[in-house]
Amino acid sequence: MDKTFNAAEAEARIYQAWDDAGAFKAGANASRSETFCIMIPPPNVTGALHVGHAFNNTLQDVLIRWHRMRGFDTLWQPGQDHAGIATQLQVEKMLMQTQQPGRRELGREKFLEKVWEWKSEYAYTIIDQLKRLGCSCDWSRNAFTMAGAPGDPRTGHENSPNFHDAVIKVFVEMYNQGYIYRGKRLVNWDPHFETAISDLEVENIETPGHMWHFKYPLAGGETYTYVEKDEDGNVILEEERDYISIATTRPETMLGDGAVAVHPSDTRYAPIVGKLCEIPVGPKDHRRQIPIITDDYPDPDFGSGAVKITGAHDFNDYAVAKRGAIPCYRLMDTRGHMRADGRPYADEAAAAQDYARGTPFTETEIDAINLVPDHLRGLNRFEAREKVIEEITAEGLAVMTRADDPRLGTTALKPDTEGADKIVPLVESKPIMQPFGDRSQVVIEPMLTDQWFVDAQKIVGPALDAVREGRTKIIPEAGEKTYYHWLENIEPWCISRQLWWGHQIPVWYGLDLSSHGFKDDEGDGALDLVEMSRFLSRQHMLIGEERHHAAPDFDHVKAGFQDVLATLPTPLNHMRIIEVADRASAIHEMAEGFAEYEATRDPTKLVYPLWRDADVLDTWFSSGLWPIGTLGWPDDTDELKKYFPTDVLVTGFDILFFWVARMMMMQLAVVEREPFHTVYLHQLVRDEKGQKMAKTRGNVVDPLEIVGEYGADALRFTMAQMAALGGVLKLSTDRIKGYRNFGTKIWNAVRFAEMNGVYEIPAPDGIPTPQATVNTWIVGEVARTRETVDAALADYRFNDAANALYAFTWGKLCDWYVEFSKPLLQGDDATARDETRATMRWVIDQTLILLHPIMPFITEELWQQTAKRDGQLMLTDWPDYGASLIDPAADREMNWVIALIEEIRSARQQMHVPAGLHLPMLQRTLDDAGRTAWARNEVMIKRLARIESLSEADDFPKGTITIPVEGGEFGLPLADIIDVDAEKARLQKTLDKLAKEIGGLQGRLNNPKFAENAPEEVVEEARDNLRARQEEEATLKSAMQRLAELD
RNA sequence: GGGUGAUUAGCUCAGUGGUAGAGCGCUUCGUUCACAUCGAAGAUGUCGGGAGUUCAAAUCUCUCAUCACCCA
Repeated sequence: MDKTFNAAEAEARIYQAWDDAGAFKAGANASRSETFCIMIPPPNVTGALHVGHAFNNTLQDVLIRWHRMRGFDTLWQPGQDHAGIATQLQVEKMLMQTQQPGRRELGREKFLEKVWEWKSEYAYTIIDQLKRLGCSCDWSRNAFTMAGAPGDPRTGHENSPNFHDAVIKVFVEMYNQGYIYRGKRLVNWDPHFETAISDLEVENIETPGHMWHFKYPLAGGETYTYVEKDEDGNVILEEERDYISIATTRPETMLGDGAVAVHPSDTRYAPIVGKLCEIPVGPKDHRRQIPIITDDYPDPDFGSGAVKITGAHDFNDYAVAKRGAIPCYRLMDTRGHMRADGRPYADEAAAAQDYARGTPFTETEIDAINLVPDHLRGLNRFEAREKVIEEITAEGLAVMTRADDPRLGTTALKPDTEGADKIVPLVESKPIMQPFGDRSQVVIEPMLTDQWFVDAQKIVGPALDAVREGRTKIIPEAGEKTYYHWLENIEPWCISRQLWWGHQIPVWYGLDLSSHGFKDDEGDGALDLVEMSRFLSRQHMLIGEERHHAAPDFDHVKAGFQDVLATLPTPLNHMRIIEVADRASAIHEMAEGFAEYEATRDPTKLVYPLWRDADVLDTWFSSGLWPIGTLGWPDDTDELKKYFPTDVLVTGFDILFFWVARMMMMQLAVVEREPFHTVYLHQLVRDEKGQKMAKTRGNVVDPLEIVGEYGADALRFTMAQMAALGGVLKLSTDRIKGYRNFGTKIWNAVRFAEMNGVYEIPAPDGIPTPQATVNTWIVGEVARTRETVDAALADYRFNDAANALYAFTWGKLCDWYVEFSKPLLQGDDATARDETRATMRWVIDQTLILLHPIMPFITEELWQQTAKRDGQLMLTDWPDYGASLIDPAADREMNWVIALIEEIRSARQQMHVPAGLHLPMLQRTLDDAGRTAWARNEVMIKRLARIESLSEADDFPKGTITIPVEGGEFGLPLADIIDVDAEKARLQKTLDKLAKEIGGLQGRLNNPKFAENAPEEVVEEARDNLRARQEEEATLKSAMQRLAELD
């Protein structure tokens, strides 16, 4: 054998051998009926393996390999997520770099072809990387969240169930059950990609910002007495005002204000609540007036205590607007530019003013109004902000202050410096939290748009109950609290995205011809031009007032539109339903049809066009179906029957809401079962200083580099060892190196065994029952370790499992058993030699088995290299022996031997005895157990402690070093070389320690309440402990006395 | 502002009521006989501060401080 394991050479070869043997396949090594199934959290097709994946997948693989070896019918289901926005971005980048036509130039269909091509080429990257880690997924089942969608060439996910059909089916069903609706709500809008994005894709980052203070004049020149008091109620300011002052970080949104809100308890503004004030921007002649209302949202202590309410562009304001029925005016277009559509500002402002005065309105009508003044239209939001500030300040409506006002923040001048008394606009410079798109890096705009939503409140109940009632357990427990908190306050889930790559929403729209008072003027059942043109009038066909139905495809959706047609007169009620590209084409086609009918009176010319929603579904909607979708639902497949519900989900804390909670809700809504019984949540993997890994920080650790340098096993062991429940994960290369060394240690223990003929004898049949205490002892230690490892893994305490294996393998097997075995293996007693060979062979095999889930490569290699085996270690059965193999007498004896050796070694080193020198040793008192233990292990003790001989003595000669052991006392006569002071110091140190322990124990035992209240075994243990400590103390004290005689 | 968690050896972290452990690092010694990716020995802690419950607290409760994350 080589001196070390060559991971770089072996790993790929071993992985291939597993694959060739079909070891990854679902059900490999199954010997019992229980199943064990884990769904991989599907990595993005755009993804490359980072340490988070490495950690996450190592834990899954440990669980999977452990169960597979235990005979469970095991499936680790792999697959990938189509990652809408990330993939679309990646492909667009590729098109640009290769100087191909861009997305819009190509058009939707051609672009999607490019995406599929790209996916076929690059999606395998991360799968190959997971293989390098050793992940034992059933790759033949690799699934894809877009499998089966139009254009799917089926490369890389050849056997994936048809995910597309499953997603569409669920959408249609939830739509028909009323769980999905279309609505106008505020969403996170990415102006760069021009799509709604999820909360997860928004990063709130603290950035330097400003807060401006402006005056909103009261309508009609009204005034009130503004009174400000300090904490004790003393008046500190009293003045007449004709305005209310507000503070804002986003002045450009003032154009869309619907109200000014103050807290109901705020006495400063009580006199003017219910009155109107004027928005101080826009053409003077058309200033809009808005009401001053009360709401709990404004914080009286923050800014002026008054908040402007812009419902269409701020999440808090939106909530206030909803509560107070305040109109939400949208100011921007999809690119984040000020709107340029609609009528001239004067007309729009007048319309808005009517609504403010009480004219009833609908959301659609409000949305059609463009309140951007003509000269600001088309500007981007930041340019518009500058203009608005400029104009208000020029008009004298900015709140002013001295240049040394500390509220100005970083721009404030120092008091009493030159210019400190200058009056300047109050613009606070301070950090503000701003939302950024994590991919676009532009400021996210809260935007009121038409989107599809899942009415999460309607389906959240079962998901909450499942965890509350323990059918699904979230560990660590803190995750459950977070889960409840989020689900109990759940908001509608926006599932539409304005992208091309994804599952296109299976909804078709048709113009609503029935809802706006069709009138057959003549009552003749026939249509004339006047009547028909009314259908097409723009006022009656506002965007957002279409009829819609969902169905898996166009043919199935037609029937739904009978509800529109049936209300119409002949021949309109027999219009032919056709599919067109979009709304504009629909109006055009319908008008054409009318015109042809008018000319020909041929009713077959009349068409009713439908167009499909252009948007796609949020990626999380499809990954929400991951557990059933990957198993072939809606088909009642064998896999679905067998493996669903699955067992454990291992995933990051950060996607508890986005993915875990949604899988719970969706699986419960669709198949009415919890998708898994346990959710294991872990933290983000950080660098060794605890910082998030980020390219910009330059602290990203590439797991593949680690695999290359230290081997996959070292990385895996490190990951397992870090995985304390709920712990912070800090990855340090020193640790990885340490576990690489651990691998070498095992390797060399096996190498030792091989060199000593352990594999030359036939494999022992079953568990060995040896004669030599040391062999009996190590068998017990193996059993103990197996129990510890199983208990730890059953509780998802991967760190305990890893540490127990490390402590056994290095601390017991290598440090002691291998050393103890040397005299036996190399001695003359053939029986003892063969027994030891057989025992060691068994012990090492067991060690390899127990280590295999965490370190699969090196253990498999050792398994194969040492002997001819029936099969691979990966598919070897896991043992189930336990504490009955522990022989307490052997345990006691070996612990006595180890303690003696350690005592001797310690004394030798501290007395500076040359390391190679073999010493004679004396024995003064020793009980029977001690004598037996000595007799049986004499050779080992002498060898490991470098003792030449042992002789009995009634008294130790002067200058003897005392070695106390349980039941007796040994001595090393070192008169020639003894350093009396050093020995005194050594003894004194031990005595001090003993005195402290004895003091504590006596203190407890002397307290009568201790004996009364503490459990019997605790009291007993304390007594035994005290007795042993006192015995040792006595021995050492007499040794001290003898030492004193030397002086 | 709200929520959750953390604070233990020089560093990174375990430790669910019985007087504290691991790995790394550090100091000293040691290479023919599995392994220097090694062995042997050693030093290192008022378990963040304070109060309480208990016979007994790193562990349970309260409080303060600091830090981290999530949500606003």
